[in-house]
Amino acid sequence: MSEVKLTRNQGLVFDALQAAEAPLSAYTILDRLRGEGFRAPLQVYRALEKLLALGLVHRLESINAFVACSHPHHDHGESLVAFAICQTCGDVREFAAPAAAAGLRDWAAGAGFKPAKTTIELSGLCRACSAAGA
Amino acid sequence: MSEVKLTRNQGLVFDALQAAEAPLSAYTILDRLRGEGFRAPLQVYRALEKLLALGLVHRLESINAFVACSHPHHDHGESLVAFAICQTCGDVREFAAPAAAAGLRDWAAGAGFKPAKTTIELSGLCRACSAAGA
DNA sequence: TGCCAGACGTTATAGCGTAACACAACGGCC
DNA sequence: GGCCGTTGTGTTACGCTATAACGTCTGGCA
Ligand SMILES: [Zn+2]
Ligand SMILES: [Zn+2]
Ligand SMILES: [Zn+2]
Ligand SMILES: [Zn+2]
Repeated sequence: MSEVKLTRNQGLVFDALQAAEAPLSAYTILDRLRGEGFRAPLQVYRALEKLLALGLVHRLESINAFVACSHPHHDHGESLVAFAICQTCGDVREFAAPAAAAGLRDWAAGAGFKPAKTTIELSGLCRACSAAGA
Repeated sequence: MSEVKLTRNQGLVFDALQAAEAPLSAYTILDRLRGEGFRAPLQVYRALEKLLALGLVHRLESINAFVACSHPHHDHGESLVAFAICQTCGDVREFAAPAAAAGLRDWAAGAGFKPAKTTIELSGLCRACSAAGA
């Protein structure tokens, strides 16, 4: 088992991300935790660094924000994870993308490229906003 | 045909990106064009905005940098483009990812998500650096 | 000629992320 | 318990990334 004990700061940042319904920027997290004694961005970034390493949190490169992992229990090992980000409501859905992962792995094998980290992010409209936006 | 006439600033920024062997940040572009009269970030960002809209330039979200398109003639219409970024030498390869595109399109169709823009970026080691790094 | 959309120049400001330093807390080990 | 390396913390300061807001200028077209 991988029962990791988080420190106070790490736990606070993680809780903030889990409580949020949308991704949060590091500075938004900072503001939400000022009541808990947070004063500087580094406190947030250091906690995020650990949470990212543990796989409990993901970074959304295209919007410079962070989300709690939707399914932190099972490692998303070699089946890459992807994100669908709604440009209207900000909602994010995390999903596995095995077909995409396979295609990219094939290309990498042919090109001799050794991937260390893969980013797949879709920006667009979620079903609800797509219906509402008519 | 889509022979677009670029303005002076747009042309200078595009030339700077084409001349570079690696992606450039907006501020690096600014520094390289100071001799041409560039003084403020906005001059670069405005030119980039247009070049991105024209599809002549791509933005690499994971490293906040920009590259000239490798094959600007044929639109990469519905076959998504992906990037392999070497963490050691900074080299970037742009490639089409039809299998990944299909997989993501399938998921989006099932989830009711309408993608507007898709980001696929692999960070890792290129063949040369992988061999050298032993 | 008059108009207008788009590009341009400038200043200022907002947002994202890290360097550097010193100190405290934890845990293994003897 | 006392030692010591590792990890986390708090704070200040700084650098990089991106946009807001304003006014001006140009080029194309009725
Ligand atoms: Zn996850
Ligand atoms: Zn939505
Ligand atoms: Zn391209
Ligand atoms: Zn390389």
